[in-house]
Amino acid sequence: MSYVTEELAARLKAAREAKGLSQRELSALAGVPQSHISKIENNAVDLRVSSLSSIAHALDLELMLVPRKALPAVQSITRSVASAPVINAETQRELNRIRKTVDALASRASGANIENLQRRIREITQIQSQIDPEILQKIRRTIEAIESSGSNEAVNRAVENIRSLRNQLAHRAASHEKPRPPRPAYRLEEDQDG
Amino acid sequence: MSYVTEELAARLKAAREAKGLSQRELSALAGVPQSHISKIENNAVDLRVSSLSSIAHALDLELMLVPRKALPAVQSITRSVASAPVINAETQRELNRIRKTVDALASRASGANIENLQRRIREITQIQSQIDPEILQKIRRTIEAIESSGSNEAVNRAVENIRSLRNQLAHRAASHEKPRPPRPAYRLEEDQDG
DNA sequence: TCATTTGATCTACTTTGCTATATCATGTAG
DNA sequence: CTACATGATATAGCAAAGTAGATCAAATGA
Repeated sequence: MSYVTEELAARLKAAREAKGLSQRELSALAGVPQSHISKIENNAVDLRVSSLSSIAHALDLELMLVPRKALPAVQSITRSVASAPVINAETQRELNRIRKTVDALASRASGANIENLQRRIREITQIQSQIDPEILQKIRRTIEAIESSGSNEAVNRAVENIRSLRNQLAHRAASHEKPRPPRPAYRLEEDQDG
Repeated sequence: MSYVTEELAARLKAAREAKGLSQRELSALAGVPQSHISKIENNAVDLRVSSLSSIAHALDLELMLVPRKALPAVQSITRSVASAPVINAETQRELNRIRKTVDALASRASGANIENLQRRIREITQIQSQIDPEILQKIRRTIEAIESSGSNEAVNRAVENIRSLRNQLAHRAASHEKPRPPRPAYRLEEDQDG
């Protein structure tokens, strides 16, 4: 295929892997057959805008037409945002296991606290910084314990557990950051804290 | 069609008109039939990435996947670049006439000074600010005069003429600008002056 | 060792983008 | 009024995207 689609394919694949999704999972999210996603990532098709956009959307990416003049600035920004993809592969896998466990749990038992649990997990998944896999493992054990007990208490305990971890992560991420860029003249996202 | 393609279609059409190109002209540049461009702009097709990219390229646009987080910042930048599209329609048309006249001239007679002339015209076309149509009209008359005389002198006179106009425009554009944004922390384009 | 997951590949079929070409109504210039 | 440029449409045909579904080797997990 062409050079443009080659870059696109690479970016899609990278984004998917960064999110720790399998082709089949992405397939479900984007509504596109796994076989087709495979072809797309291997740059074997000249895909349509609708496909590209639905896949990109599932990966929290947005399709844009940016003026050539603005390219350097835009690239600089997207680079700064896309940085810190340096997440341990093992950590990534552990996060996926957790997510799946929770999803499985949610499919059987529902409730406000379970949704809470899911939300917390999602938060952590998005933090994308170095996390001690051991801690994650403990979290997972806790969640898995819920499946047998099925008690509300267990769920709430897990939620608290995760909430604490999230705070640890946020703190660690802040201290790990570079000594701050000279002056962040543009804002990367609207305030959207809950 | 979908919402995404709708936005794209609108942006493509806007970009084309901002450049003062007809669908047929763009068709030649992008290597896509005029009929197809029409359908695309009317959001009647779910076009392929290759088509989108070739058309975008012809319009000095680049296809990009932007992280959702970076969207506001990127949009802000592209907006600031794409601003000043407020060009008089009459002026636009006059600019097109000039460009065509020069191109026609170039197709018959070639030479260093004619290329110079073309370059100057291109410069002016890109300035995209309010220009007095009367001045442009004079320029065009000058260029048209070349067609009959065919003399080198006439070409050089036109080039000087246009060079002077370009400076006037640059000056006027500078004084028309807002009192400068606080601090341009990002650079919009590499230095590429010749 | 055995089961599951993953990504790649294949088949068969449908849909649709894309091309080439032409026509047409509507402006707009000369 | 005449001629030309513009954008929208139409026809016909080919190529390829897209779908559903299955298979398979390799990696991974239990």
